[in-house]
Amino acid sequence: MAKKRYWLMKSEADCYSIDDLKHDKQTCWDGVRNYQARNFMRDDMNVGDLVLYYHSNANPPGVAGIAKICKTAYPDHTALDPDDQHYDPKASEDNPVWMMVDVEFVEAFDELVPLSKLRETDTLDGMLLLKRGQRLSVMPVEPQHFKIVQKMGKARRAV
DNA sequence: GCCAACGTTGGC
DNA sequence: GCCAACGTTGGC
Repeated sequence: MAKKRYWLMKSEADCYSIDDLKHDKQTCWDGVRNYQARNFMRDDMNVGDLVLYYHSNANPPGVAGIAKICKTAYPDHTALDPDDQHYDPKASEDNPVWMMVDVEFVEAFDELVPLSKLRETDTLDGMLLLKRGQRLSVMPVEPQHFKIVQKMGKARRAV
């Protein structure tokens, strides 16, 4: 039994939001084209791991809800499709290069927990997301940080 | 729309 | 293997 891990995954809100995931119930997380992000998905993600669902390029940006990994990494076929936005000529059937996981909907916060709020929260000091200049779209989250953000989402829900 | 930060590419 | 140029991310 693998140890349970916690993650944060970014999605552009107007591209695929938590509400889209809620509607679809689950989705394949395709289009990741960063090696570090891919390695997290490929090497460290397990079924049942929980995910902070982050809306990037949103107004305001922030954590919109919770998702769960429901399938471990497998080749991202969109890299093989020349017509796809995420096509990568380096990828082939033999060497897919890029991987994706499947995630399923868990909950949508009634109100987004904005990035600005996370920055104001002392107990989240050191959270990878808050590091200046970081651009990773998939990153690990400390269990205690995950719980704090989850609680912030629930607190807002209660109001 | 701007721009800082970062990753990748490619010439040498 | 260095590093400048370029493209992308993502907050503001």
